Amino acid sequence: MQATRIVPDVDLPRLKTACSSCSLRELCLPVGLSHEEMSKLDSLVFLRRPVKRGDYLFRAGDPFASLYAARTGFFKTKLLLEDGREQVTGFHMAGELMGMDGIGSERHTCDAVALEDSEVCVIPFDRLEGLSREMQVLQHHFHKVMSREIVREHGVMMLLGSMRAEERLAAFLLNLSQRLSTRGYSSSEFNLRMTREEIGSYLGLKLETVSRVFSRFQEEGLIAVQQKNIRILDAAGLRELVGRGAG
Amino acid sequence: MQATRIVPDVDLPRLKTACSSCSLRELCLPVGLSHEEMSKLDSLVFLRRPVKRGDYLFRAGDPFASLYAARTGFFKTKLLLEDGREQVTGFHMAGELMGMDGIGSERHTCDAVALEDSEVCVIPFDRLEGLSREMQVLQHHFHKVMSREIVREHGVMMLLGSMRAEERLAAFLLNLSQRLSTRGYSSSEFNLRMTREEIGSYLGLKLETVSRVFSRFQEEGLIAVQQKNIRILDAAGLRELVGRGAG
DNA sequence: TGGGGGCCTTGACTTGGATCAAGGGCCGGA
DNA sequence: TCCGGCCCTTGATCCAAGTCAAGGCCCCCA
Repeated sequence: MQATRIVPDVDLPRLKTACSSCSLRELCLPVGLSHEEMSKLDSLVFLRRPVKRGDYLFRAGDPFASLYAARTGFFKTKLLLEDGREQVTGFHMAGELMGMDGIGSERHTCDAVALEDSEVCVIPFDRLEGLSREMQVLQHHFHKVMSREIVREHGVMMLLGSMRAEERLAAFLLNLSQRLSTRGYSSSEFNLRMTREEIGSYLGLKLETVSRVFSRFQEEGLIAVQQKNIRILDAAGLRELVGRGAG
Repeated sequence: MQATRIVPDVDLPRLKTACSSCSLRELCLPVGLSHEEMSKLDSLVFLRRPVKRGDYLFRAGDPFASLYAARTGFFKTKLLLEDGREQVTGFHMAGELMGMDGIGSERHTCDAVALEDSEVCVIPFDRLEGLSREMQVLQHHFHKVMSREIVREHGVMMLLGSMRAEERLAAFLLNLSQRLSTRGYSSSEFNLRMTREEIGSYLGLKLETVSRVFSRFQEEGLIAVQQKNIRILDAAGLRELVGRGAG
């Protein structure tokens, strides 16, 4: 297992993040802020931190101090059971916040691992709370972000508790596709950043099942798969598959 | 399906809630507040609202305006798929907050149903945000409550994604037992408020499976079941069962 | 106090996905 | 450019949980 990397020895001033000039500002924390408010946000020292592929952004048990916003790259968060079983609890891409699980207990409760070389903005949580007390818009937006995380997890509970393997995979692909297109990428062709095993862990399936269902989707003309490369050929067909029960 | 009940025709002054004198204050929102701060909380008109067994506290799609703290009684929250499949996303007892799913989209995203005659405190969300801006302790505590909801859901994802039926049931019983004992009830004997079907929906199992696993636990001397009445005879045995994998 | 309906239990059988196993492709480092 | 390791695919078999079915319990209401 690899060690957590801390901010390495690079020229620090360049690492300061300006939310106001960030291309992700419409996806991330500053949504809906005026220019004036945005520059207030800039006044905080939100550091950036690079995280190499395979490195941990934080680990379960680490003291909680900051939230992290993915700037570039791709992460998974996961829980570990004592017996070694692993549950992936989410995949996170640019503009998405990680670490909210740590607020309640002052310690992180899951691991966050970069699935490719990535960069995050470090958001000291006490400062975020301080600014939230001054800026209603920021406060409300942060509450929305947490709420949406709860809603996302409800959706995963629905997947895991009530859906069949094909529905889970279809929902997963549609979700990825939608989030990529929000970020300006193609919604119909992309490269998976995670392995079949990680997808399976997230969806409560074994890697062989993930592989088989991908193959079946391909036979049915819904997608084209080649290793990590996915092309969605029939999004409507996938959508129809989800929530249609066993039928 | 039954209609949502609104505050009925009872004498209103008595319905005002004083957090400072509430027996649940150590479980609910006012945790950690000084007397002074607590009385600030009291100054808000947090109404109480009775909810009869089977009635909806809120429904998916309802406009979001308030959070609800269970004062007495027992609730489930659930999601409905178009095809009728239902996923129970949580069970909620005294002191627990419901409705946080609605903040993100300004609409509730799940249904909350009383499983017995209950009473909730209505917490207008804009006022809660207003007070949070004035009271750091309240702000921080509210963030902790939301964070813990996220962590709880991670736990459910672990259950649903990685555990076998016996482990799920054992974890479920231990969790209920722990929450009841926090509230001053027996941790070893209690009456389930929900049906086998609702337990199954929460745990991603069919009601027959829930019933069979209860019977098996009984044969093994872990619990005594008689319909809704549960006695935990060997909590350590149940604990051992969880997270021990297939072994 | 007797009847009906919801809920629970149990048995027999089925099945979707897990497990076990073998082989192939791709990529990064020597 | 060749090797080794990781990841992916596919086939054969197994099994935990689902499905279908029958009957019993309990409680509420007439």
